Amino acid sequence: MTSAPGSPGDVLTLISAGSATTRSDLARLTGLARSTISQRVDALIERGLVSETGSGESTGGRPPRQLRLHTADHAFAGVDLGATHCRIALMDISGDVLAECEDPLLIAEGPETVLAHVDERLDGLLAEAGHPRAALKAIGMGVPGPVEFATGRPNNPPIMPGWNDYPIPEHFAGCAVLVDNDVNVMALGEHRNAYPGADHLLFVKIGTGIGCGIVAEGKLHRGAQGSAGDIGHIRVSGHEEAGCRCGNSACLEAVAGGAAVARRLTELGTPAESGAEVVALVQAGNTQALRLVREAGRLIGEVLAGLVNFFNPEVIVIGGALSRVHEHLLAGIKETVYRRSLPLATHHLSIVPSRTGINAAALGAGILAIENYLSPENINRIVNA
Amino acid sequence: MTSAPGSPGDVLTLISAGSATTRSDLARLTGLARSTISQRVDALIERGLVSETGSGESTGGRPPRQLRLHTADHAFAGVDLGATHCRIALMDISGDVLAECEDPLLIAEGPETVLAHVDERLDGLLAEAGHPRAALKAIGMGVPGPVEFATGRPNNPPIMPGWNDYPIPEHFAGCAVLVDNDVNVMALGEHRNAYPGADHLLFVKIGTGIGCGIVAEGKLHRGAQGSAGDIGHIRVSGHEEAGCRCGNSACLEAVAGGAAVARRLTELGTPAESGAEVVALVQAGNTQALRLVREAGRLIGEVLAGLVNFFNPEVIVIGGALSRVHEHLLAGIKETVYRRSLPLATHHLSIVPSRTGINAAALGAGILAIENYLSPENINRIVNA
DNA sequence: CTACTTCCGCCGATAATCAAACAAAGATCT
DNA sequence: AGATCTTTGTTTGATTATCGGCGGAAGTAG
Repeated sequence: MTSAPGSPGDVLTLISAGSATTRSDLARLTGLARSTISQRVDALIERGLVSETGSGESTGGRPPRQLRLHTADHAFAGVDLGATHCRIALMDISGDVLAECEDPLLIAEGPETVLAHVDERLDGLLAEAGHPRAALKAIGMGVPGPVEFATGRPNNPPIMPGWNDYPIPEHFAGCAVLVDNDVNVMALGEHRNAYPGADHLLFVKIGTGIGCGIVAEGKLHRGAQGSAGDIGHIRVSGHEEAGCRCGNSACLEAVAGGAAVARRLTELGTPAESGAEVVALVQAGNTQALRLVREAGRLIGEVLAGLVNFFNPEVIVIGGALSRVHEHLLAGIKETVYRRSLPLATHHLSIVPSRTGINAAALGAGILAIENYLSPENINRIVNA
Repeated sequence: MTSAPGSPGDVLTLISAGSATTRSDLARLTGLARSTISQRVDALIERGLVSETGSGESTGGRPPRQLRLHTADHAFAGVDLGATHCRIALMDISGDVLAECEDPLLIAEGPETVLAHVDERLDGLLAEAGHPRAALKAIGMGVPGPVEFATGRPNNPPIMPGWNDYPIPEHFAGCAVLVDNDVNVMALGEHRNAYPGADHLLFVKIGTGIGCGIVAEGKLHRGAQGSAGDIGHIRVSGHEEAGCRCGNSACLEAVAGGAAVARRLTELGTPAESGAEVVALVQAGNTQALRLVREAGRLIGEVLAGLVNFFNPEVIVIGGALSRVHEHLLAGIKETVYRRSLPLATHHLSIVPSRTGINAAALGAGILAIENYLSPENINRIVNA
């Protein structure tokens, strides 16, 4: 055959995606002979990548043996490094969480300190899950700043002093390390877990700052310099007075980020220090906080309306700290987007709160690691070794 | 081998892209044995897809025989339908223009009339180039409105009365027809002709309206509903008074499009009816027109600055009627983009005028047709037939 | 003119894939 | 319950694709 989509890696991809759970499925989907598929599957089983899990339902004949990813013997880590925290999820190859942990950790302490902490926690989680260190096949990591994805080096990150150009993967020997911006891994996690069928998705994180992860054709769009999605410094109209830390004025982040809302609330007589405190006030029923959050939603919506026209996504997911009061935030966002975007683009557009919640980044980072390990090229390499 | 990138279609893709011009090149690039490559190339030659064109330079031994796409026996058409014109380029398989034509033609006359006209012109061009009708393998078409690309049906196009949901491909029997938005095909043409190495490119067309074609990872991004790139209705700050035909106000198109500039110029006492007249005034040295064009550039730049932060392109190409005075337009655009976008995103960003000029759309449409024909799947189908 | 290099086609050996026969395991019919 | 049917999975010999080496072709370098 010519464009045969049937290498061992492709077979495993189909199993992994859930598109095929039996040998017959695989034969049908790939167009290869049943015997060839059996041989491929045997190779994958021998390598410990696939296992048989009993029989399925008969459809009138012999019941097929079910195939699944072999969850033992492999472990993957998703690491979420924030400005002040570190969350790690240890996952098996199918993406289920085996163990997780969360600590306060200042990223400003620099790469050596922080990564040593991560390493220690990884050992703990592996022990907890009963895996030897060698079982850890890949690590995904989300960091709060721009990263050159190909090399895993932070690229002039504003809030990660000491990390610029630091080669993070070299800190972990013997296992692949994928480093990306935190919003990107959140977008990936949300897409894979909640909207796997959507071709184009935006994940908007509204915390202290505002960022956006872009999934185009099912893959992360990182842009030419890996800085795509940095929507926090897009200009919004009518707020020329708001100065931003980036040096410009009227940036989205400077008028609708968690810090900005807290500041405006303070100016109006209700003291608030951070986005978290704003959330608490809203949850306590403070109408002024509520009004400001809704107004922030409108401003974010103004920017998103433009991006909807430009990018035409299928789903926009709202996440981050402020999304914990998403009813009010979403109301403002939707109101503006549906008013300012073109009908063709909004007709099938969903704007929804994040489903993966607080662990979005760690889970997404783990998925990044798993998908890298399960890529056809890597699997073919393993099987042929 | 396992993930063998070496089907006949892939081999042809390498030849077509200019990545390989000899059998040795192909063997090196694909990793296949020289004998296998020879066999593949023979099959392609036999099918009339590739031809040998003399010997190349020797590097110390026998000189390699050069391989090229076989330009005879195949013809492709790129059709550019505008509101009031029809341009067609007849191209060979390598993208060279064999014949072209241009007529005034009102798209509002409806699909039957317009497509009959196209068909007639196609016969004329084929005759001019000495090709039988059967040589026409595929037609690419750019139209001034949104299109459902998969089916070639216009999707509620505002300025194409009678075309909504009309199945354009069915009008041309026996040959593949690819229909897309005009800005998309312009972006494709500019990318392939002038910036083939750029991963991410935006083509901004500034005419009566304003639109944008998006190339992401070398491929057109059309969005969920095929409406991506519709940036003409993104809001710009400080122009709430400007009403737009879309029903909103302060749309980019309503303040910086060719029609808008002409209107403002008229208000200032210099009568102008269209973008073309504005261009003429600028070229004649009218300082008021010049100032307004530059101001339009600033407004466009404001929107583009946001898109640069979001999408992080490598190249932004400015085309369309108003770009004929691109010095002034570009000055305004660059000024604002470099001021309002993040340094990381602008560091390696080029903002340049279109190189393909008036024929951008027809050429891009032809490339769309050729690439569809040269897709590995299609070539494998042909070779295995 | 003679070595040396590179390119290319031929050909037997090797490896991948297939199709068909066969065995297994359950459903269905009588 | 037993025979038959249906679907799954394995085995096997045949077919096909690919490889790697050999030799001729067509140049360069000394």
